[in-house]
Amino acid sequence: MVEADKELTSAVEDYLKSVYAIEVEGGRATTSALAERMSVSAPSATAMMKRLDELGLVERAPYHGVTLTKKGRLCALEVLRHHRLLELYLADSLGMSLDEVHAEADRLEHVLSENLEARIDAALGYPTHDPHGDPIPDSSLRIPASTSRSLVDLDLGDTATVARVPDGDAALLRYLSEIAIVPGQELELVKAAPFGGPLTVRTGTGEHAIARELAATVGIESSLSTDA
Amino acid sequence: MVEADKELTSAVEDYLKSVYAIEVEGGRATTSALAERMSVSAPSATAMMKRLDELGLVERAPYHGVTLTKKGRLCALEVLRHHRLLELYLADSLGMSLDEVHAEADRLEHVLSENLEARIDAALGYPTHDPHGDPIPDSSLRIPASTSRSLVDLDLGDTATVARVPDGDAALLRYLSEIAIVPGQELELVKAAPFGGPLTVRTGTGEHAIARELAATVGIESSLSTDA
DNA sequence: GATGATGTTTAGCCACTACTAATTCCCAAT
DNA sequence: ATTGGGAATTAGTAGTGGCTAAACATCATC
Repeated sequence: MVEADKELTSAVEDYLKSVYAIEVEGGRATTSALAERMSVSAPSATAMMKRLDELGLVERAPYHGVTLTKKGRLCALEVLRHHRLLELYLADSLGMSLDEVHAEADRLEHVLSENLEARIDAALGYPTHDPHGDPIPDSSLRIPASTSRSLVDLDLGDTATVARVPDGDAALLRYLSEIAIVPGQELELVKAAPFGGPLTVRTGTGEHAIARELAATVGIESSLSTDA
Repeated sequence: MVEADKELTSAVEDYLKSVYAIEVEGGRATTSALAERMSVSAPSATAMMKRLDELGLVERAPYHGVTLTKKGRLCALEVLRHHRLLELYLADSLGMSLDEVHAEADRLEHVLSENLEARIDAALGYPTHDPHGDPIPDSSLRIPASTSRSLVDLDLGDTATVARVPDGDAALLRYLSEIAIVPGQELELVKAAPFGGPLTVRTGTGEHAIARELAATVGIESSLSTDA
């Protein structure tokens, strides 16, 4: 804690988000992985990782990628909290659709004051999950464990409730919304093609075949209580 | 219309706001006026005015200041619309106080999509004035004429309704709120010290003497109809 | 009409964030 | 143990937006 917390630029925050996301997915945050995710060239990613290292936000091993420091992880979680609170607020309070909220939140997240963050949090009743089903870090930046089961874990005939859909791809989210695969909706696995083929699910809008890789990104929880 | 509308940076938008504000106040947008208002050095202001000129946003006469082009005025009005819609939304829908909304809106205004702007506009019922009483440009960027009478135009014993308070100075707004000089409140002029001295007004919280220069920035309208 | 105060611009600099081209490193395969 | 290919880094450049110091216009005053 030698230095006071300086304001981070939007670019720094965006890179931190990417490093965090890669770590959560279990990968090592390499230059190429970062560059890919941020849609920048490899040298740009290298330069930024040097800066993050100097800022004490990551631990950098040249040629071997970076890992978040405690400080870096907290900054990433703060931005993630902003992002997910905003997504939920835009969806619930302003009626934006699932596929629109991500891009908007991506810009707003960097200019949200702590004051406004707290007001939004309160207005939403201190929510724990965003509209895609992803967990929202609380005000102490603790984050609930996310659902571990996905659509591919269902057996034929099983029913479940959608708990999470992947964020960030607007076209994909529009498609999933069309076929009623959105958090809270019930569905049933009715067919599973062999050899890694598509899964067919029955939703409120009928039966739909979706690729197995896509199904793996759809989180579910058991439809335990249909009753109150 | 040679070039497509490129995205303007936040800095460009901020300078446009300042040029607009200076023009509305009837002044010429000189380098020093801009530098003062933006809290930057004179050379920084000169450099930016060159850029705005190249972008076709202002007409620049070296050593004599700039004037907004039609395109520049529309950009300024667009940002102003964002700013004032946000101020009203933050105050009305999220309970922020009059002195807090300006700083927050100053950051959010640059990252508001047209989609979100429209949703906020609708949620507020297509308002015409922000919480400080300043007019909000409509979706075609037409702006209602603002109140022309101020507190200094009152005669002794007159009552009026506060229509506008100056935006941007949080400490001043906290003070005005304390003494109940906020848009919508009634007041009466009870004393006017000679030789440009302070005016004393009776508000909901008692009698308060305020400097004549401050009084000149408080817009009023006649309290015509106290009845329904 | 010359002059000097004031305001404006130029010159040269720095930080941030991106890029391409060229180089260097690492590791796996021979 | 060497080598080749892919990944990462360095080198050099560009645009944005800020700064100080120095040079230059403008205009009111004499």
